[in-house]
Amino acid sequence: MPTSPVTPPSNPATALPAEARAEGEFAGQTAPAFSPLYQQIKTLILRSLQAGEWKPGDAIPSEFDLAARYRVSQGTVRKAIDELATDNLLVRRQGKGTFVATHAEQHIQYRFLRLLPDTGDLDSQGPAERHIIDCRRQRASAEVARQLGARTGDPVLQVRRVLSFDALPAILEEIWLPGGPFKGLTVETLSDDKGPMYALFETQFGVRMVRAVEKIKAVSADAEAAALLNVAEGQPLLSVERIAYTYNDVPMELRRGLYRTDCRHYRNELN
Amino acid sequence: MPTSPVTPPSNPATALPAEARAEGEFAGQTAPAFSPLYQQIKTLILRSLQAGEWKPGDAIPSEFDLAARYRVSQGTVRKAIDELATDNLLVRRQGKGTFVATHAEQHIQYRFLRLLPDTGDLDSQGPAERHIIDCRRQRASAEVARQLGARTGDPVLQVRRVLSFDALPAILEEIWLPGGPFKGLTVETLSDDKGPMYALFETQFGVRMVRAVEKIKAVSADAEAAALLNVAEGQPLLSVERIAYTYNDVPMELRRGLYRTDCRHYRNELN
DNA sequence: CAGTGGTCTAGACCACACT
DNA sequence: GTGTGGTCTAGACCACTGC
Repeated sequence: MPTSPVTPPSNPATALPAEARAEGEFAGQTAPAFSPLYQQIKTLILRSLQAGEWKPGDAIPSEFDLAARYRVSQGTVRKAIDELATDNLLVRRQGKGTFVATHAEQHIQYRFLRLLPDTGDLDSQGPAERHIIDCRRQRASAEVARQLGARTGDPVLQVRRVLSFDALPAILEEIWLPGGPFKGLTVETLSDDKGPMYALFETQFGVRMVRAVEKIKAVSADAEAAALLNVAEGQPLLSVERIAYTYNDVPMELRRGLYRTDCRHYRNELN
Repeated sequence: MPTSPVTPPSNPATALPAEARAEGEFAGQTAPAFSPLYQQIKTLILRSLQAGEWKPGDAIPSEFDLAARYRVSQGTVRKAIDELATDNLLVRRQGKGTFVATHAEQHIQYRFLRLLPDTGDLDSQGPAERHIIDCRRQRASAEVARQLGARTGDPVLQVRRVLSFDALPAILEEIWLPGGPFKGLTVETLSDDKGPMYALFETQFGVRMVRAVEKIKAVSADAEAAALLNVAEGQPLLSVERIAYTYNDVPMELRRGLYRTDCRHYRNELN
C-alpha cells in the first residue's frame, strides 16, 4: 500500500480502487441508491468467498491487510466482517485470525438438523448411523426443478437414506441435488464417507451450504415410510421440506425428511 | 457532565460512576471475569427496561444522552444498543430515536406464529378470527409448574381458544399463565380485546414477551381436537409447545398449539 | 433549522495465541 | 515478542425526521 494512509478525507466511496467500486455496477432500473462503504466491502469479501479465493477452513487476510487492500479503515472492514460472521460465513478467533466457516471440523455434527431427544440432556445421543437406500440419476420433475431453480428435465441426483439413533430409525430422507455441481457423486462416495454430508459437499464438490428454509407439516406414514421407519402405517410423522442455499441465495439442495417424533422433537428458538 | 470529557485514558471500567459499575456486583463463586464496557452498558439498559423506566413504545434517551449518563463514549453506547436491537428489545429509527420494542403498533400481527398458507403469496391471508373456548383459574400441575418455573399447585390461568383463517379453524391453543402477574385476566378481557394477545399482555399487565422456544411434534387428533378443528379423528396435526420468556429469561407463558397443516405449513429459516 | 441515528476514520490500548 | 482480533475513544460528516 504505497500511497494512501495519510490521504486527506476525500469522498471515500469514490476513492476506492477499481476492485472496490461495487457502487457503479450497472444500475438497471432503480437508481443506484446509497450503499455504505462497509456494505460494499462485505460484497467484495463475499465475491472472494464465492470465487474460492479463500476456501472453507482457510484464514482470510487480517483486518489490517484487507483495510489496505480496499483502501478503507480497519473499522470499516471490521464492520463488514462482523456481519459476515453473524451470517455464519466467517468465524473470528481472537489472536488467530478470521476463518471461512466450514462444515468439516465443525464440532456440531449436523448443521441444520433440529431434531433432539425428548429426555436426553443436551446432545447426549450418540452419532447417527446412516444407511443409504439408493442414489439415482434422473430428470427433474416440474416440482423439483422449480424448487432447485432449474428446468424440468434437467439432470438431478436423487438420494434416499435412513438415519438411526441407537439403532432405532428416526429419519427417512429424500434428497435431490442438481446434476451439474454434483457430477460424480455415487452411492460409494456417500457410503464410504463418514461425517456430515454437507462436509462432503464442501471438500469433494466445492459447494458450501450457507442457509436453508424449511416447511414443516404433520403427515401420516404411508406403507413404505412406515416400513423403513419401523412404525405403524398411518402414524403421524413430521414432514420437513428443506431448500438449502449456497452463497448468493442459489438453491443447491432439496431435501424432504420424515421424522419420527414419538421420542424426539424439532426444537426451534424464536427471537 | 461536569468532569470527564478530557480525562486522560484511565481504566474505563473502574472510571464508571456507581450506577454504571456492573462489574463488581458480588461475584459469588466464579472470578469476576472481564466484561467489556459495552456489555456492562447493555446490562444497565436492560435493567432500566425491566424496571419499566422506559415502557414499550417509548423512546429511550439519545445515544449522546446515554453516553453522558454512563460516562462513556457514544460509540460504546451504540454497540450496546446495537446488540439490544438485534435481540429485538429495541428498535432504531433513523432521525427519530431508539424505541422500546412493542407488540402493539407492530405491524406483524403475530410475533411468534410461523404458520403460513401453502399457496398464499406472502401474508395475504386475512386477520385471524379468535374464539375463546374457556378461561379458568386452576392450580399448576407438576408438568406445567416445571415449565413455568413455578411450584406445583401455584395458581395459574388456563385459556383455550381456536384461531380460524377465512372461517376455517386452523389452530387450537391451550395457554397457561402464572396467576400472579396476570391477576385479573378474564374471558371478557380476552374477548373484548382486538389485536395480538401479547400486545394485551404488555398494555394491561406490563409483561413483555421477548423470546420463545418451541418443541414441535407430529401427533394424531383426538376426539376433542378433531371436533374443534373440524377434521377427522386421527388426522395428523402439528403439536407446537412453546415457552415464552420476558426479560431476563423468566418464563411467563406456556402454550400448546395444535396446528392443521393440510393447507398451511410451519416455516423456519436456518442460518 | 436542530436533533437523531448511521457511517467513517485514526489512533490507543487490551486480550489472546503462537513461537 | 509479534501479530491477530476486541474494545474504546473522539471527532467529522452524512442521511433522515420533524419543526
